[in-house]
Amino acid sequence: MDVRRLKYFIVTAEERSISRAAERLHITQPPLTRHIQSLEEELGVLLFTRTSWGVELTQAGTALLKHAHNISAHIELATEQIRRVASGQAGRIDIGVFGSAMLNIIPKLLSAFSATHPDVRIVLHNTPKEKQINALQQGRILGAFDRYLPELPNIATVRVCREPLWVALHCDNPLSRQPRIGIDDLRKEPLIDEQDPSVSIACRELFTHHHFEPVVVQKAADLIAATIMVSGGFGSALLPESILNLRLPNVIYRPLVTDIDCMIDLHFAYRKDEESPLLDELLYCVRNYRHHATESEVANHPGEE
Amino acid sequence: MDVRRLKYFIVTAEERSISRAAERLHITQPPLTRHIQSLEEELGVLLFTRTSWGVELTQAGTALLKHAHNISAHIELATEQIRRVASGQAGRIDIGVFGSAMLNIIPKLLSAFSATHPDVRIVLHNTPKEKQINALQQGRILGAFDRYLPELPNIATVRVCREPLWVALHCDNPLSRQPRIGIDDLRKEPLIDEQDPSVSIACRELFTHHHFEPVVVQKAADLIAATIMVSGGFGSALLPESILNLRLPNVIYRPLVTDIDCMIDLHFAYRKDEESPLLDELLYCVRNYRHHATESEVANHPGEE
DNA sequence: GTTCGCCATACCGATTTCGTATGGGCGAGT
DNA sequence: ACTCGCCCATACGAAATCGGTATGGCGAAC
Repeated sequence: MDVRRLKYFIVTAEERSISRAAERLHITQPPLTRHIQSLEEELGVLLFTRTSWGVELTQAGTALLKHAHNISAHIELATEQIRRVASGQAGRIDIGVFGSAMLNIIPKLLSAFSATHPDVRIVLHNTPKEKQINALQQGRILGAFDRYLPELPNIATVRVCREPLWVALHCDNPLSRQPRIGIDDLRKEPLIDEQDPSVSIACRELFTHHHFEPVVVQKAADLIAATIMVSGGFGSALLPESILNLRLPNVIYRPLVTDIDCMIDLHFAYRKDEESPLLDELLYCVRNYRHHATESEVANHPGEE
Repeated sequence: MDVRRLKYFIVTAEERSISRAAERLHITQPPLTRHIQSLEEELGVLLFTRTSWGVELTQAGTALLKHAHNISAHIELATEQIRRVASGQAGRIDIGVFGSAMLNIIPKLLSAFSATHPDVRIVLHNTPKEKQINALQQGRILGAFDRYLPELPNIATVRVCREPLWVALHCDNPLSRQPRIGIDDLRKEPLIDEQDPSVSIACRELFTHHHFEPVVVQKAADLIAATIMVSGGFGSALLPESILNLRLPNVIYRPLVTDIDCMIDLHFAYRKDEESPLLDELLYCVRNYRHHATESEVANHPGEE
């Protein structure tokens, strides 16, 4: 059963005449006659009764006509959707994220992507970093957002944004009275470090540059855990600016002023050999993204005026 | 887009290998490779990624696979239904009935037909007899049940059943005390005739045979109207046995005993040139129908013991 | 009775489709 | 490292299919 024959049949049924249908289909009458015949033969059913003025649908033909419209429409819909999937306008996209990346641009970036790609389903995989690299290399996810990533031969990265460091302070801490924190203010301050190297590597550089050893009182699993500890009064923490999106009781954020340029990066990682058009679409979206949001985040923070 | 190609695609996707799929499809590998290629070309989309151990669906291929199953199933369902329609196992059947025929075997016959042909929709057209003959000749109905039909060149009839005559009496009529009525009991009896010739022709023969002119006090449109008049006390009426199915207050039915064989027939009429398989099915059902029901109807009639 | 329109058939060239044979690429096993 | 096996892709000839023109049969209309 060829769909072309089905369309020939539909036109013939509409015209109630093989000759006129052939005209509409831009072919001559004999081939169309044979198409109808072979369709009838294939189904083992008479579809038309031949009259002196043309043809007329039998009951079986009427039944076929109803289905033919549906089937034809169904196929066209399917081809349309497949083309959309192939061009990256529809489908499913699996993305890994880790901890604090969720506080950053992820929601904005992905909702921007969703707006231009409404038929793409985005599935986030919020798992530990090692698992994510595995998943990425095995193709279980298409890409991942992470702050720090080791160099890997088949993985490429693009920087999504850079953020300055802020200090999270408990409200009882006298430093929270200052509008901004200098690096020397932290010399005796009990600090909360995080296990993930994303921020701590940057901090370590900073401290060695200013020649002092920080007083680390806790180790947190990720940035969010670190902030919760600040809220509990265990100490202060150095965090990227996007932490302002996380509001916790008794926590006050203050910008960190440093001599050297000390910024925290967020990267998007993907396989170099991946050919999915969805990746192209997503990369295009990532590259064109500007991290405008920070200003409003700062403005909305109650501790800042 | 050929459906055969769609099935080839489905098998290939299931086997994740063109070679194995070709084996399952009883063709060799190169044609199948080309089928996949031309399908991809037709859609303008890569459906499989070729690996060293076989092929793997792309996202577009996965999307097609979902639709392919539906489309294939849809087509098979359609062909199945079309074959059923063509063989008279499904479809629609338009039948004309007239007045009292509805009291007779119609419900039983048609429900018997429905039981063996559950997918045939039966549409009854309860219209005056002249309109029915028109509708029958113009093909708007497939057949008609009527008691009396004029001879027409292109119309064939089969007798569905024969019924004896009964007399409908008002309960106050002294004749209703008798278990049965003789023809001579009706000589002075006021009678209700019906306009439709179905019964009255038979009655007229009966009366001429017994040499008397009946006392006709009313003319009813059909048998049901005649019975209603009996119920109203306007007189008595001669009616076919199936009228026992119609229960009206104050009406008592008694069998009519005659010298000559006087039976009322019910016919099924159809076009001689009609080729619909549904007609064949219906005719088969009509011919095999035995009018067993009358005995139980008589037994259930309260006036009889 | 003639003509006209329609469907069906016959036949022919172009295209497509299937088969066999073969080449290239990758992984496994020796 | 090399061979072998397996897979997909391609080349090419035979068969089938599809589209065209020419023509015949049939019924309706004039």
